[in-house]
Amino acid sequence: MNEGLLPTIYDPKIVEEKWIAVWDEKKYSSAQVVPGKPRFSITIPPPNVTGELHIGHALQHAIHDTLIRWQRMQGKETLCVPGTDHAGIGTQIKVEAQLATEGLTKHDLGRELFLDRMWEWKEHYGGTILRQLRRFGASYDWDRERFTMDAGYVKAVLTAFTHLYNKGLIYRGTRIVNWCPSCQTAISDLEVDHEDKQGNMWHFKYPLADGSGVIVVATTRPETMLGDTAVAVNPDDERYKKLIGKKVMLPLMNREIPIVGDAYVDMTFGTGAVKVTPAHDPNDAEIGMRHRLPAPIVIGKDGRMTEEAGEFAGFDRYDARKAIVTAMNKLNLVTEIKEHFHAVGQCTRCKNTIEPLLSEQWYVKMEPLAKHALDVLKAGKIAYHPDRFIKYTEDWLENIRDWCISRQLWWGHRIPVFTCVDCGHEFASVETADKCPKCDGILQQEDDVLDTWFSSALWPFAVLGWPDKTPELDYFYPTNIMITGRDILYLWIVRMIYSGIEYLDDKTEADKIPYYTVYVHPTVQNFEGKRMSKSLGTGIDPMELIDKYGTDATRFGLCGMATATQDVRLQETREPGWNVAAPEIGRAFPTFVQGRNFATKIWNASRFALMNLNERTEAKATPATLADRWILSRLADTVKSVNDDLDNYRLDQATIRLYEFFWNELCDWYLELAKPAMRDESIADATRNTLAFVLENALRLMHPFMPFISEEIWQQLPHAAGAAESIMISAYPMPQDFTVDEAVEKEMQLVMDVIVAARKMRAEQGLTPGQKADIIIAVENEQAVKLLNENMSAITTLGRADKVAITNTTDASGEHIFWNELPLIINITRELTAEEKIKELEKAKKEHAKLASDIEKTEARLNNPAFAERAPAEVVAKTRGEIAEAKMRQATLADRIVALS
RNA sequence: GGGCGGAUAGCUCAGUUGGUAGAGCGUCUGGUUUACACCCAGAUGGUCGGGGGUUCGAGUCCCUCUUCGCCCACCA
Repeated sequence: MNEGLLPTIYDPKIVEEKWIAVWDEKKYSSAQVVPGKPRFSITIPPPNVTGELHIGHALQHAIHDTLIRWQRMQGKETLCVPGTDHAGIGTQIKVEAQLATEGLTKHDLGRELFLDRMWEWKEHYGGTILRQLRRFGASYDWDRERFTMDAGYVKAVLTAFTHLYNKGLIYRGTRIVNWCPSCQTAISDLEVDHEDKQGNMWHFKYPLADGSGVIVVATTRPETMLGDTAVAVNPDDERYKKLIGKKVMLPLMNREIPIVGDAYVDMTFGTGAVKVTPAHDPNDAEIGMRHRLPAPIVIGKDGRMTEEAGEFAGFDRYDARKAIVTAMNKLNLVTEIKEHFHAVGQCTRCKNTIEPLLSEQWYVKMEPLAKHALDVLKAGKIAYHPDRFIKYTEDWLENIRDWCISRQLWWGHRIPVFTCVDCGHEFASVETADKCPKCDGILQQEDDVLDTWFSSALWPFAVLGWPDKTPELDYFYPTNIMITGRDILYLWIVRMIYSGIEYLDDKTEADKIPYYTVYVHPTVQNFEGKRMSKSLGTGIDPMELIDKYGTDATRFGLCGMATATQDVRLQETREPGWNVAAPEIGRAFPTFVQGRNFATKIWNASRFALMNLNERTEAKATPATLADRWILSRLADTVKSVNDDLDNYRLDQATIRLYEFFWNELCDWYLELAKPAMRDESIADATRNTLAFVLENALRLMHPFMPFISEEIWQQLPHAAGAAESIMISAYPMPQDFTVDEAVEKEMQLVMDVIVAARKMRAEQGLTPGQKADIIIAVENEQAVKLLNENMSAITTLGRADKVAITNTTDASGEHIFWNELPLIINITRELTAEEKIKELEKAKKEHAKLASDIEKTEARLNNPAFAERAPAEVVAKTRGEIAEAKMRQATLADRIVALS
């Protein structure tokens, strides 16, 4: 007995800490360039430096690491590159907030000192999420950790920018951008959330300049009227077409502006007359261009009214709105105020309302780049799971607009465009230039930095060394798979695709893409179906889960959530002690409870096995009994399904299969049968070997999902000669090394069915486990009799009987089972009390009636001539068999009813 | 306004090429079987959102409606 090998209680914390340290020291997760060797590579989506692990990350990394470990165990050179993203706006907001507590603004420090503060902050707080990932067991190559602003990465970004600039794909343009007055920067269309909000629609009278009347315009943003430079009507609008060419006197500003005809105007909406503010509305800007209208900017970048706003200069935009409505009212120019529900753009980062604003920004011409991505997607070069996201991506690419890449921030990659103060020469350069190459004049670099996504778009190849020609780039690129949530499919995933194709000129056409596969995992929602949000208190800290349930349990639960189609709600239950004020106390998560229970089960089963193995035991398949052969066959089946499921990114199915195998097959049946077998000297050693073999394989099979517990136990088990020193670098069980034996499974099925039937009879008749009752099996088939006799000890032990009698009585009563379509009737020896007889009778009658109706329905189907004609023969035969079985059951029940009456 | 996804047992979800539905949790019954009560044995529980169609046969394919969620879209 080796009772001391595993402690009685599984303590995840101790085990996890121990193995993280060992694996780290041994550098099992470091990958080398080994030309010719099959490899598997992934880059993680770099979380923001400001980030902390949330449940979505946890799901994503559970998937990541499971796939990584699975591939590594298949002997591939396996690389997973971790890293973080500088996250321009988000990080700058944090540091500015920190400065504010000291009463400082970034302008007090100036650009250079401010950036020093940013770096300090990054060094201090930026590593949180990666530390959390290590604790999560992520077997990434920590020596290759990257940051989107480290030296090499900067070079990549500048090279990419310069390349596009020189190719004419980057230009400067003055147009309406999404301006965030709070973040003080332009943002791209993808960084604006549109949310329907309750607002008002004001109808304003604009008097005609010639005093001949008024024209009524509708607006949701009165403050913009100060910048109006026209009123537009539809040229086909009978009400207004005669006014085109006339002028109106813009109230409050006392400026004459023209009435123009423009087909954009929808005659049926509002009043049919639109006030045109070219500097503050994208549509108005276009009308303005068509009619060569001036575009005065009345709302400034700080969200306050500018000098152009006349008497309202200096007002906050919302104060101005109120003041203008009041002023218009005084002039009797407001005809109507209606409540109006409409989409308002808000900044993804800070949730403030976006102000459309005319300003000069840098843009990337997207058409040629989008075409790169469209070509490979349409050609099916990149597999998506689920594949509907291909079309989703294509639709976006086909309607793409140019990408505003300049941000008015300091934290980020400064745009490497230099302009000569003397001769005006402008150029982009990777190296910082100090003199004008044309006239030696003084140069000025752009102040703006690049959109964070411009740099993340280079991630898969930049982290492998691009633009340098590195062995890593040769060997690990393209990466094998990108695992992502669907929220960044446009922002990031597709941008990496066209970027790879645009920049990687050393690769063959087929190998320019950044990955062969995109796996889109579900979104985790809270128990109410809402998105997890920390600020709303609905978020769940994965670290809390790890503390409570253990990392393996958490990972197992998360993998079980990785379904193919739908988003998953994280079920939540409330334990005693829960209250509204502190909802995080006393809440429990059944998904992870299941994982924890499974871990405990694995622990205890292994503890039991280790107690029973001895020094002669080898992890070798040496089957002596039917049960031995059966569990080996079930192992083979499990190996195949788990590998298939992983191949198809169905981690949920894989976890279910592992769970069922380990718990329902290995523990519930095999271990129970192994107990008596290990007491029988003639087969004890064979059983021990088989048990060790199956357990050892099962642990390897589950290691990618539950790395810690599998390693801890595995280390205690006997291994085959030449085994690796860690389960992490052992071979993954593969289908070709195992054989499913269907005949054995069929035989075992009989034994199990008999035992289950006997247990059922016992339970129904109220026997406690301590009370013995002999089993009577009525069967006529010789083969079955032989099998039952061979497995008599299993049946007596698990069926809790002293002995088993096999008869060929045809009129026996009891529980029916069918084996190879032959009936067996199982019963136990026990006289029922009068009361029990009544209960039994009722039950028998009920079941008899149910069978009668089933038989009737099935016969009706069978008697339909079309069924016999058109259905496949085996289906017809199966249906006949069903009827036959039901009738036999019914006949026995009829006998029983008579006997009980 | 357009597109996509979901609606299956009380809850959270599976359901492979159409052959009368599964898991976990919950509920109920019985258990000190020396690995495990984070356990064991057994049971209960579903007209697969509504309607129509194709088919011998539909949770599964087609149409339609209801409803929830997500994405895209310039309606002042």
